[in-house]
Amino acid sequence: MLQMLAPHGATPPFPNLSAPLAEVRISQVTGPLLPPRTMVFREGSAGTPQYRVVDGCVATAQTLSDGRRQIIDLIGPGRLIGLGFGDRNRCSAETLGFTRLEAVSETMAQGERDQAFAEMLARSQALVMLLGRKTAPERVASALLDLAGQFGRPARDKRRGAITFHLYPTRGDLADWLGLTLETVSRCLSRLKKAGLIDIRQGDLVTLLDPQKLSGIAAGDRPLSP
Amino acid sequence: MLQMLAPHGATPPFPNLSAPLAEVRISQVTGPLLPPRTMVFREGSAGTPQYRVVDGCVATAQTLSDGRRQIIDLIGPGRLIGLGFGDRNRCSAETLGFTRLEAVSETMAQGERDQAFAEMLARSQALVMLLGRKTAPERVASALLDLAGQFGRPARDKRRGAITFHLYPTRGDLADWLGLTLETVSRCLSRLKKAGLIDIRQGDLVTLLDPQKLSGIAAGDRPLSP
DNA sequence: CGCCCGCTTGACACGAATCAAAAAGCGTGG
DNA sequence: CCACGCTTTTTGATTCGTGTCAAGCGGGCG
Repeated sequence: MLQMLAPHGATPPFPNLSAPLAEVRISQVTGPLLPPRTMVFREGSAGTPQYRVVDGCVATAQTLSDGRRQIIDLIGPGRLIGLGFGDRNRCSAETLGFTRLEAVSETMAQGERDQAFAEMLARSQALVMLLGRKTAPERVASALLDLAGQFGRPARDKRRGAITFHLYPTRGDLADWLGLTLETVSRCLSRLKKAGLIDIRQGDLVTLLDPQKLSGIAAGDRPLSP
Repeated sequence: MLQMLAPHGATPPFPNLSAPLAEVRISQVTGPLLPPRTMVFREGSAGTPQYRVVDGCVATAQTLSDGRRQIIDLIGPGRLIGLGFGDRNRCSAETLGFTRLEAVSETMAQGERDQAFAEMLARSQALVMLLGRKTAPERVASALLDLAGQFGRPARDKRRGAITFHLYPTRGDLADWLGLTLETVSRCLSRLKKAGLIDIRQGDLVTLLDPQKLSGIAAGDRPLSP
């Protein structure tokens, strides 16, 4: 039921919750800190555990038989994973950084469920538009804005509207999310840096210096200089 | 509220239902036959009318500011449109052939709603995988199988497993669904024809001659000869 | 310190887009 | 019934954006 696999198949992170009927007030139990690259559940596995991300980042993904991977969503604090996956998970879920999860009771209020479903659907459909019709720079700009919304510090930069956030996904993760290759993502980030729209320090601390212009690029209204 | 536009801006198809409070047992009223290319609702419009497709085909789509269009889903008999679009529609919906709709009451049983949501999510996520990681021939093969599932006649061909269905979307519609161009879709269909996997008669009657092999191509397990 | 892993950058290849034109449908009307 | 004009589809030639392959670079961690 609770099937979590540490990076290389170690012990489950919530061992005490594996016992049957241990779900009393389970929704308020806060789990331990999961290390990066922990499989929360695997594509095709039975059962649909549901969690809320308290802190950190989780990626849900599907994989084709020949290994091509597509990240379906990147999920930050406050959002749910495992909703609507049916009795067999259609996605695997993996932590991208140190992450704290919180089990969520299966019975939610109808309004809450609908809200959560509608949000997931909206995000999925936005990703469809991105993958179907946007160019590589547009995709990367869109991704950065999405991540800023999910992980952006409320404390903003001195510059007008600048936002800083911790970049959980690697270039490879971004590529698998955006339907690109690692190299193309890297090139687009370099171009955005050169254009003065973003800044990346210490490898994973991103600052959007001009979210306005970035939105223009993301929407296809404004080209990005080569 | 009910805002339907005939192909070139004629009278609304459900004129009698436009009156306020006329929604008594509305869920069991079957509307008239809508002609092809009827806008059922527009992206960004207020209100979220919900319908069930009784017969025919509806496409939900989003459009970028510069006109790039992405079809989010093609919807056949039995399925719902308008669910989870919030108070402002995120999609426009348009009929692709003569189509009969049935209004659906806003209050569905929780299980029914969840079921519908889960199906839409699953389809959207499958489209994400298709757009992010599949090649053009794989996309076209996947699309044909999907359409066969939605529109395939229960009466199957004499050949083992062959399925025939009416192809509602044009090449352009398929392109906008699959993140390709009209020409690429046409070329892929030609290659599938030449490979003996499908047959197209009268322009819009498609027969899948070997769904098995087609599935192999759709999943990326088997290449398609040039 | 030095290995290792993730990232960047460059050269080239390839798949799909674009541009262009011919062919095939299809309804209309003679 | 066939000729006509329009739309959609098919096919071809070429271009362009990403993918692929291959080195370097750099920072973190043992």
